[in-house]
Parts: sequence; C-alpha cells; structure tokens
Amino acid sequence: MGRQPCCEKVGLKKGPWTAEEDQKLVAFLLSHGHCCWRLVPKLAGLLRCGKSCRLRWTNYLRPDLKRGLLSSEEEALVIDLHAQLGNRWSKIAARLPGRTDNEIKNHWNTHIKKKLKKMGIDPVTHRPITSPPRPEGEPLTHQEERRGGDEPEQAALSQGPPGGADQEDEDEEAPASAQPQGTTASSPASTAAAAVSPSCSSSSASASAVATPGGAADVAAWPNPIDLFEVDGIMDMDWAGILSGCGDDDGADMGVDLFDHYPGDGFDQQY
DNA sequence: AACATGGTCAACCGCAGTCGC
DNA sequence: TGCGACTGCGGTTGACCATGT
Repeated sequence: MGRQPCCEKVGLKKGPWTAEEDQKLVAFLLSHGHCCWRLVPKLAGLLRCGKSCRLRWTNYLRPDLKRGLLSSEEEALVIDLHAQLGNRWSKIAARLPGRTDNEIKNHWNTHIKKKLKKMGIDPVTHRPITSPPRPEGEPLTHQEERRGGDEPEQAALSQGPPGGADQEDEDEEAPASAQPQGTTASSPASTAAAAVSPSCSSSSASASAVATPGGAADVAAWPNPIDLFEVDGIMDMDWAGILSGCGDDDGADMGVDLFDHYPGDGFDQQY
C-alpha cells in the first residue's frame, strides 16, 4: 500500500563519502535534524540512501563522537561488557559515551581479540584457552583466519541466547542464564579486562555516567567540518511541515525554501 | 625502490524487530 | 490482522596505509 520503498537503488552513490557530501549532510542534520532517514538524503540533496546517511552520521559525523583509539579504561570496559553481553555492540557502545558500535566492533576485532588471545584468554568465552586451537600443520583458510581462526564464534556467542527472547536491558544485568558459571562482575572476563588494562575499574565513571552516549559532556573537540556548525538541537521540530512539503518527488530539487520555516533549534542531541 | 604482506577502519549488506497502513 | 515499509544491528568486505622483505 502506501509506503514508499526505502530508497530507489538506482542512481544512488555508494562508497566513501566526499567532504562535500559530509558537509551537506552535517549542515542539513544540524539545522533540521532527522525525522526519517529515508527523507534525509532527498532533503539534503544527496545521492545516497537514507541508510547510508544514517551510518555516516552515527559513525563519523556526530558531533559528540570521540575520535582516536579507545583508552585503556574504555578497552577494559568493552571487554567486561562483552563478557556480559556478547557481540551486542550497540549495547556496549551505549555504555561508552562518544563511541560507536562500529568503532567498538572494529577495535574488538583488530585489537582486543588479539590481546586476549595473547593472554591465553578465549575472546569468545572469556575463559582461559585450555587446548591449542589447532595443530600446526593445519593452516587456516582465509575465511577462518578472518574470523579469528578456530572458534565457532557465533555458536559460542549464544551464551546469551542469540536474539532469543532478546533480553535487552535485562541482559545488562548479566542474568545467570546468559552467563555460564554464573559469570558476574568478577568473571574471568573481568579478570581479563583487568589484566589487559591494569587501570581498569569497571565501575569507573565511564560506565555509570553514560546511560546515553552523547551526553553533552563528551562533546570533545574533534577536527571535523561539523565544527563549522552550531549544534543547537532540532530534533523536536515540526517535521510534519517538511513531510507535507516533500511528497514523492525528489526533495533535492525542492530547493532550500522548504526549510525556511524551520528555525533550527530543538535538536535534542539524541545521539 | 619496488613489491608483498598485514593491519586498520569506513562503509555496505542482509536480517530481524517494530510500526504504520 | 496481515502486509509491507522503516530502522537498527551485527557481520562482512574492500580500500587504504604501514611495515617488512
């Protein structure tokens, strides 16, 4: 019935974002916020799908993002949270202000996994590795290597039922059902976290103060075109006005007049 | 200096859950 | 109530850069 497809797959640009695209997106989002991502590229005059815009914004352009490597405290927290939550990167990211799930996921796969393995800790189960992963004469396939070699990751991860009854927030309490051996804050994972990062204290402010990433407190300075704009809050604006104006035609051609009604405030910094 | 290999990370893909019609 | 659109999430890919030979 009435809904429009997410995006016309044809004619949309893919691949790395250019500075110009970034600027358009940032300018648009900072002055108008986003109501539904599908419309954002149209309204911002971008040849991207909404999904791509959302990803670019959340992973790179958000004003509250921290840049650079994770600190040792953050790293330790990630390890600890991973022990509790598994690969629920978004939930882990929610506990680390200014960090994205993508960033954490990448950091996990490239740094932390290795560290844990070096320490003899299985990055999946967060327990000491008992048996050698694989006989020496048996090289990994490329795929296996990419996946980190031996462990049946997905299977193992289901120490919290994979999606099953998705416990969501209960998960954050690390229910016993999801934690074999009644893993708690003093789980091997915590030990690992502490070992990886001696300065770790999982109860450090980073974990508690967070709740929502993007607390204004963490809007650290980062060199980005976004600095050119004023983050002022606009998420609460009257999007109905925009929507009624954009219809089905290409918003990029609608000109900017459309936005003249919108003051550019009310951005609730949801990120 | 040139090539090979490995590491990093931004971005894409596809699935699942949620919501609106 | 069912269907389909929309959003968010996790996994994967591929380009780029650094280091080693």
